[in-house]
Amino acid sequence: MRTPSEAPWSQDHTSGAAALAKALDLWLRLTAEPDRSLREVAADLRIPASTAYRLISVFESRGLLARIGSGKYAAGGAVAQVAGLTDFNSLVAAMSRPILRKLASQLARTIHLGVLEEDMVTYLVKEGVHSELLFTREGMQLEAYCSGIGKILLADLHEQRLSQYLGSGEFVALTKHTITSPDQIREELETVRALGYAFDNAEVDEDLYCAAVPVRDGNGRVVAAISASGKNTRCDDLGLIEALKQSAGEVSARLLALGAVFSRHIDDRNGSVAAE
Amino acid sequence: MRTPSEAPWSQDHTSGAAALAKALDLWLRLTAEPDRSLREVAADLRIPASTAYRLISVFESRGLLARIGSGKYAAGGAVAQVAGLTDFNSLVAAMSRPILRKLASQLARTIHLGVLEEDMVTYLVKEGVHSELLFTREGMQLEAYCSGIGKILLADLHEQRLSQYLGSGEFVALTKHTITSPDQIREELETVRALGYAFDNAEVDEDLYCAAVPVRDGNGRVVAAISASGKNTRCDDLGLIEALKQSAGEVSARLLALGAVFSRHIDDRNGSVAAE
DNA sequence: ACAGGGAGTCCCACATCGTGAGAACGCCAA
DNA sequence: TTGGCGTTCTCACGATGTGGGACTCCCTGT
Repeated sequence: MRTPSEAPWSQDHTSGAAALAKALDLWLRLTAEPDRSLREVAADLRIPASTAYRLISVFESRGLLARIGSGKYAAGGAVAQVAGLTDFNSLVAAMSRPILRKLASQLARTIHLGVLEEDMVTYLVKEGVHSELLFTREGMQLEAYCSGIGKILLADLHEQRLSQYLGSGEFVALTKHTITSPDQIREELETVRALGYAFDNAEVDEDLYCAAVPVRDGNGRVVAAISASGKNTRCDDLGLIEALKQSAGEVSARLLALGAVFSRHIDDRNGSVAAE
Repeated sequence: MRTPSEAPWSQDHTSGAAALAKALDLWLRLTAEPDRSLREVAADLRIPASTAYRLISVFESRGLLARIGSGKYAAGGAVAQVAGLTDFNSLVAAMSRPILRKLASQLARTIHLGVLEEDMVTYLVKEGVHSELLFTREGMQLEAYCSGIGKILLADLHEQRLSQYLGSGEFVALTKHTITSPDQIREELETVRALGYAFDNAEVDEDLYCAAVPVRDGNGRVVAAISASGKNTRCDDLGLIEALKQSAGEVSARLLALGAVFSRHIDDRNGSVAAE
């Protein structure tokens, strides 16, 4: 408390609690601008680094803030609770949306995030400038075997589960490029697994191309996938793949920080991971 | 700072920031247990009411807390930002889910919350003990004219918009009870508007009954609807309607507190409310 | 009308508590 | 090596938040 003279603290007249106000402002700005370092944000608020770190540690101890990488912070698991985000899907959607929105404008593509539910892909997030051009909708379910996101998600299923899937359905050809034979699908998935990313070259819709990469949890399991789509624009650019992977990593980090409950997805596995 | 001796403050050794920790704990418990009064929660934490109110006002000033009614508090709009809840739908879903979950177990029914999108009902929340018995899914879209939620939402459309809707489509009979004539639908909607609630007596699915009530924004406009459904169980119990209305009011209050952006829904109106 | 109680606000002397400069450590890159 | 960044710790000081209590509304029950 060495700054008695100067104290134009925004527009608060909430006297007798300046310290708390400062702490909250620090937290809000830190979570709002995840790309800036703690020192920078603290400097903006005229908070010495020493004090800032002390404050931060309290937010961390209450689960309101989490470190994701060095010098990077994000909202912690407690905010999900406060916000009422109880189920996995809405948690993923909420946490990934800002990241995907940024990615969408960066790549000038429509970005999707999807999870596997009942052998189908459920789209949780759709972000993009001209996203109305695509027929997809958040909450919509689509077949998994022909979309980029679907391939990523299927590629991480354990063998038993995959065999069941490949044996269960009839795989209709949505376009002339759709892979419909179970053997060919299996082969495609192996390629996807090896590459770490997947393409959809007009297999769902003519002149619709997309690239997809996995979002993994702390154990390396694939819990979701994100894709970049373009109409009449092939997406096999490696720079694009890298950008996707980068964002997927950010989403993973945020989910990890949130301590999200991944148990719902574990039944995809052979039971090697403890089920709920 | 008159309590020098006693200070078994949970399990924090985050020394030098006890005040902040106390403040955050107060906030967390207040948002986690919305039914308890501030004085109660504060007493639990050994915080005198006087101090508690001062702390609270800071959270309020930062938008992290909002008063909903007397002695009732809920997470404020800023948490939605921190949590990354940017769009209206996920905001509504997140904020209403805890309330609807409680309602579902209270009524022993499956509860839905839906909004109107492109003349269809989009289900944002589905909560209930035996919810797997129903064919609905979050994110699913259904025709509006035959469901309870749909009727509520349609009943609030302005005349021009409603005429357009009634004139546009063909209304297929999903069951023998489905109302399919535009004139009869209009009549039904007028009844709904007068009553303030709507029924679906096996109009979507045989032996599926439901009752629905509106969720309104600060201007009284209907922005969503919630319903209680039962298989082979009629839902015209007035106690049930009251419980629904009660929860709808809570959802409304929370949305209001969040300062949610309702502009997306305003184009349903004649322009009497300022558009974004 | 009255009492009772709970929500919410304000005041102010006191001394506890947070503050913040600075030193220090590990790491990475130039 | 130097410099910068992220992070943690210490410590003396005094500005800061504290909290008891009085007070005002606005209920609700009698």
